[in-house]
Amino acid sequence: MPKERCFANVFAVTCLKMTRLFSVYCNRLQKDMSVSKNTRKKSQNSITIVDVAREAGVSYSTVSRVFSGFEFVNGDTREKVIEAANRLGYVVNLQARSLAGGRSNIIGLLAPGIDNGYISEIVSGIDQELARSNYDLMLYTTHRYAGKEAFYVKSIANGLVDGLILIVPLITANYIQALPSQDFPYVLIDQTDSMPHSSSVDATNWQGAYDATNYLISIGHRRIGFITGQLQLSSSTERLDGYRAALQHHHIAYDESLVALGDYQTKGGYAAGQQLINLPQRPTAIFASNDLSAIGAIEAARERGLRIPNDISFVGFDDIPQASLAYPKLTTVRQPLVQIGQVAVRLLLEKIDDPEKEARRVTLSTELIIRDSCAPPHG
Amino acid sequence: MPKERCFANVFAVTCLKMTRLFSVYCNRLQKDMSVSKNTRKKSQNSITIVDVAREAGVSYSTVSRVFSGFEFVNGDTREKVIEAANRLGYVVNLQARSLAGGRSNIIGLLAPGIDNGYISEIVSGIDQELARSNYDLMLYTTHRYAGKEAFYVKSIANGLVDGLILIVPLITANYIQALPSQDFPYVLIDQTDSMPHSSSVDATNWQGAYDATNYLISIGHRRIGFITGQLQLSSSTERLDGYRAALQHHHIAYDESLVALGDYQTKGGYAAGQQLINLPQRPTAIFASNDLSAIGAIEAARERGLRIPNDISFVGFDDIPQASLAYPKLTTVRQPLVQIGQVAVRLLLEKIDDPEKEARRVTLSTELIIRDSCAPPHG
DNA sequence: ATCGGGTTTGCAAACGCTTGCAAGAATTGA
DNA sequence: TCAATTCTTGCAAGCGTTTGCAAACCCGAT
Repeated sequence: MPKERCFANVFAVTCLKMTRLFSVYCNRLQKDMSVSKNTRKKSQNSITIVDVAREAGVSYSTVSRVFSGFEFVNGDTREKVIEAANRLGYVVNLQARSLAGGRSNIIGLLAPGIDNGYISEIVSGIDQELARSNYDLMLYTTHRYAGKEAFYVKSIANGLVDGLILIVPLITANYIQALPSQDFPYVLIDQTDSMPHSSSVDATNWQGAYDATNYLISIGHRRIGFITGQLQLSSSTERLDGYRAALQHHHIAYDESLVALGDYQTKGGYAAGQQLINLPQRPTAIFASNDLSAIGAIEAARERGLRIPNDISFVGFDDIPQASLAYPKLTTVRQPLVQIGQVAVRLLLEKIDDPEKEARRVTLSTELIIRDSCAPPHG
Repeated sequence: MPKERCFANVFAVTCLKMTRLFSVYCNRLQKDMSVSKNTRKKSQNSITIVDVAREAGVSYSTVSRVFSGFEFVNGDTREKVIEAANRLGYVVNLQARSLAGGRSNIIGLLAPGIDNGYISEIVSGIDQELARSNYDLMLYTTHRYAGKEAFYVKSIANGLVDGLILIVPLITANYIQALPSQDFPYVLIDQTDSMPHSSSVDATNWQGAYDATNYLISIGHRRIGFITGQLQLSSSTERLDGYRAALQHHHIAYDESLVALGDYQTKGGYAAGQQLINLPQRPTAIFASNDLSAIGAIEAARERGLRIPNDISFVGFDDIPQASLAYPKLTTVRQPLVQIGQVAVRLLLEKIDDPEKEARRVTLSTELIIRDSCAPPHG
């Protein structure tokens, strides 16, 4: 009997191996594609608290305490442990820690993508602040998960990260609802619509747009075109409102034909720019809802043979790095992007440290940066 | 004796307390900064395989098998399990999985920062390819860890990630040596110097520079300035070599004064540009080692009152998004950045699937993109 | 029916760490 | 000096998975 079983088993295993390759393709569930001589064991040589404990001559719980918190540990013991750890090159295993209930010291960032000056500036801020607090960053891009937000967020928030930062979430509610618990820490940046109990960070969009428009008016413009962002975003409508308010304040009639739909992208700005420039009575200045749109619109103007700013002026919004690299250097409304990222992290860490903490909304102020893309109309 | 010991201890403890705040900063080991009334418990309501197992009426190992591998599972059982999992909203806990020896399905990306068109394009490529393979991304920025690479990498690679991609690592060896095991999977992008047994991805730097220089010569330029990158990077010296080779090929003497040191940044490019422009015999064209430098140099030229391309021509390298947004649109050598990212991921996943796999080096080809920043010298 | 083979399933032991509990040590106050 | 405290330390029980091993099962062939 033993002998037969052996044979059986050997055969079974062989079969198993042979059919694995095939079953990989058949199986509809997400799974591990590995087949071959993959050594499943994680590197053996990894040093654990047990090793450190042995080296230091204490129990492993003591080692854990030294590394994970402020529990009482005798100074000498602590020294001994740290020394032993250094000697051995010990590094905590984050998975184990967070499995066991501790923190992972990782926060998740959910963004549409980072190939965009606006977002990468914010990410820089986040990164800086995180580094200061000994946290790491997990980057999740959303663009291709339309419709699966719930599942997506669930798997993100399921253990791995201590908190989440959402940048420009188009369908905020979908995300929020998927969070594993009522008070899972998260912060919104540039949210769609103000969620009542959410922490969030944004900038004075209305005021910024008002200032920019006001500036154009002050140097003599009366026909001022406006290029919107994606209108689902509240930043976008706020900017539009600011623009209208400034016009109204100066008793300039609001002319709907001067408002062109954009999408916060260069292409959309280009199209909107064309539309405005081709107007029978062309505007003398165009205020775009963000720098990318402005750059697109400028291109449209240039193609039409217009000189900037002599023939037509432009103002952008955001002050992404490209704004000052563009030619002519773009006059724009600066959002403190890096700072926005930093503040978001601070709010988030606050909330992680104390889940009871009330949600807060922080609005940072914008600033008009005057560069070379504006001039009074017609000489 | 006891008494002395007491004193000693009291003193030790006091010292300890007083120095804690300080030690937080000093301590090289990462630790949890939290103090307060932090409820350490993770959300209770999380669904585990055990719940799914109960719901489906099978054992938890079966559930595990359904979600993690190709072990034999009866079709019906599988269905039942999946259904139960969906009903309950089960999501695998990555920490537990990877602790238990499975994969984390996370790869780490080590980059100097992402606030830079070059890198964020590559990251986009990485992201795309990773999404396709069901992997997630952990982002580590390096700039502030000078001198601690070893510790840093160790903590990264210790369990959490299945593999690592290093972008432009200035001190590659330091990183590589810190990897937890001889064959921990990693891929280099744009490495410093070719590490013998490393997988890496790069572009035809030499050829690209040769082509660009050749192009300038072909439209009539003879005095061609060159702005270098950081010379530690092999990409940088390769480009310089390509430039020299093209000159030589056309029997143009290499003039050291026409080579200015840059650093791949706009500022450095600006300074180098000034230096070249102020030369007693000004070059009629400048080839910058990357687009950012070119943009900086263009600014320097413009400040000097030169018209581009009429008075002086410029060529860049990389073709980052800004290159086509700049004015005039920059003629440049395109690197397939997105593709570089994608290939890196593919190499990495290959290696993860089969650690025995030989390291490979992939070199993608560059392409000269002619736009508006070049013209024949002097009309 | 019964047997032998492969196929499914379940059990239990990790993985490395945190933390409640309790015992031991040191300190304090009387 | 002794009890009452306050510190320290160790033990052991998880955390949610994976996976080797072994028992149970199913099926066709005898």
